[in-house]
Amino acid sequence: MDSRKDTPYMDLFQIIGLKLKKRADESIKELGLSSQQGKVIDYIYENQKNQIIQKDLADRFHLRGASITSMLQGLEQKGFIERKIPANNERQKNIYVLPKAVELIEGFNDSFQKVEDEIVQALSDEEKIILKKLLIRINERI
Amino acid sequence: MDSRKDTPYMDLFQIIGLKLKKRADESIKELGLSSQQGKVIDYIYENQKNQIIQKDLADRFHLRGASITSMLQGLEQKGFIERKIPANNERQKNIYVLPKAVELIEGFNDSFQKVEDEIVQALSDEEKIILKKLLIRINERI
DNA sequence: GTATAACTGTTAGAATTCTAACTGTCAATG
DNA sequence: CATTGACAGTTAGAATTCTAACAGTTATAC
Repeated sequence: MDSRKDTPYMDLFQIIGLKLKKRADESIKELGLSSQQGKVIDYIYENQKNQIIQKDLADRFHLRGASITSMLQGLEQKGFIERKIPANNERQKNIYVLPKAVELIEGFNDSFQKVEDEIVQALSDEEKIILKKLLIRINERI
Repeated sequence: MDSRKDTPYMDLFQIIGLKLKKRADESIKELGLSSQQGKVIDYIYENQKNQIIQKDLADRFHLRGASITSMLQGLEQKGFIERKIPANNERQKNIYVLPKAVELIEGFNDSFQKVEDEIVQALSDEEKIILKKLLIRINERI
């Protein structure tokens, strides 16, 4: 009857996203990192051979350039990463993980995997496939 | 082959949630409110007859008590809501929306509805039903 | 070739949320 | 009823992200 104020999909995505973030943060808190920092370190590790720059991280994580600057300054100060200006383009900075970060990656990926497993725990194999397809389609369209 | 670092569901929920938040924020920016503030005002409006208190908002929106205090102080200063200590329990504060906020509710609910429609635009009726069922189940289990 | 535009990253300052410690009030237990 | 614990809300200070303005570098267009 009141079609005017019903946004169940938006609300569910918002709440599930928030809960997942809190769970992931909790699961790697002992390492002194946030889940976002862990995700970023892992992404750098997996892609550093392709000469990734800060803009790539901003695109992948849907953050502003200024936020990436701030996050990487923190990670650099703590000795997890380093940034080098490449010879062919002085505007850019290539990002690399340092050994101190590499040591942690396997650990927090295990933690993230546990959170991931919790999400789909209540779903059948068929439902998992359907859900992933729908999520991918929604993500492409918005 | 590398089962160790694959968290597509967590990543998709995170990214979709972030995109939705940005779209909703954008859609009501002209009113000088964030989407979170709009959602909270709407929730207060729909529930104020039931004597809701700050703790109810913290539970509904998965925020800490301190965050609710901060948000409501802002909304009160701007004249959108008022808080009254009920006679029967001086620990609590009942929350009510003021006319200045009521005027805006219909407008931002329309905006939120547009974002909602975008989410499911690419889905068939059957897919919408399936998605909602899966999201509700996931939300209940995590 | 030079002027202009686009690109990449940084800074300053605001907004939002968090944790931890705290105040005051109510409930439960002896 | 007095103590003790639970509850509701607040404060202070930290963390993260944002916008807007900016600097320097590279690409484009006359």
